Amino acid sequence: MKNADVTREKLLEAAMQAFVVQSYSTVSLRAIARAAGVDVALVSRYFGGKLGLFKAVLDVAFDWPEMREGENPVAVAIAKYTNPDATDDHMAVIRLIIVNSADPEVGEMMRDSLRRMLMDPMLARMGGAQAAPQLALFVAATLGMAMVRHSLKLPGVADASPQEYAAQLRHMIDAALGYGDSKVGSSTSGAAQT
Amino acid sequence: MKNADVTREKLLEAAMQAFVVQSYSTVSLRAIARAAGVDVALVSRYFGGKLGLFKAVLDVAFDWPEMREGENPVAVAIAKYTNPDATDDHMAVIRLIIVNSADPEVGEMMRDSLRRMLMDPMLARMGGAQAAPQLALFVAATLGMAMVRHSLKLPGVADASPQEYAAQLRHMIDAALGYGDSKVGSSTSGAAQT
DNA sequence: TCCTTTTGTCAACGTTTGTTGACATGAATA
DNA sequence: TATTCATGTCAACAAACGTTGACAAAAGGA
Repeated sequence: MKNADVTREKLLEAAMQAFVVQSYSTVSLRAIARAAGVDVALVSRYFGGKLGLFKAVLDVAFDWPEMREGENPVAVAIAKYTNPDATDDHMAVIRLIIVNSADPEVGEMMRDSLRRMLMDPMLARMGGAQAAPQLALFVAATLGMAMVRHSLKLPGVADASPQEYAAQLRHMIDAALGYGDSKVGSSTSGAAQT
Repeated sequence: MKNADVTREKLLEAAMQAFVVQSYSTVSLRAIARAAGVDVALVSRYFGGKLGLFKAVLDVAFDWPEMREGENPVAVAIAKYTNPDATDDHMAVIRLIIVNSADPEVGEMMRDSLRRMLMDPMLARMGGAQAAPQLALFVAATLGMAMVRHSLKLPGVADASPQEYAAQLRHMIDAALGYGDSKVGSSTSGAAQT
């Protein structure tokens, strides 16, 4: 059976799984092709090269359908990352950022995509004078917690149950969204809903 | 002039600066040697190879003299990272971790060193039933904030003054160290001092 | 069935990587 | 001064990388 769309999809999926674990520069095209069960040369044919494949992965991971609807993206993000049943798929954006943000070839491009496709729209819908630092602290909490749990594997967080971890993450997010407010101890939904 | 110690030091310094910006696998030995003004072959002579050079960098960065004295290491870490006058040198450990934790060649080794040389001693001196998650959340806050400020450069944190940033970081650290406590709104020094 | 287009396979290319060994040059000792 | 050891220089190596072009095989239309 020959089907270009299937091949493209297999490559894209293998690339997604790879770029979420290792950075762009350290992952070889041959390894991705092997995981996809496809010849290396087809990457150049279908994606124009390694960089094109990475951009395609970025487009998929950074495109949040929830962003186009009426909901508050920050509330969506909170629900997403504090969900105890979060799949690997949900963690894709976070792990992509953690792993690739220091990459010499695609780091800057990826950071720009992050700002343009996710941060700016979120910021636009947030109110209050402290919106910018609050959103940034929210990102810091989400990234930091994911790093400690999945990468560094520190005891107390790495060995926590999904429910425990959700509580820990929510605790830090609450602190982030409460930054600069006169009130003390704001709730999760308090600063997130429209 | 020929002096092996000077050469070793120049290589070590260039390597430190390099591995703090790019991951182990993406930095070439030739680039480090060029920055040090030294021939590439001398890396193998003085450090036994690329891996030996990286381990030497790790030994320097992860060796905190404050850890051997009587002070509480967590309090030391807090003072270090909330200091508005923090030098690049102070940030070395954090940036090393952020940049290299996903590296396929040295990631696991570096994470082990982190746990053994810094986390375990800190944990041993912390009291309370929630010490492990509190320390892990502290690390998450510190790493996440550094990432947002220096790597992702998100507005609200990246453009903050050193004093503002110190306040933001302290806010998140307070939340981390207050996790699981019945009290609400603990102060920085409250959970950190002996 | 014949022809054209799409899709997959394979080998080769030019670079860059870390490492090694031979050789030259400096400093130190007798 | 002559010898010895430490230090620095240089060229070459095998391996792995992304990319390309020629060719084979399958699929679709006439």
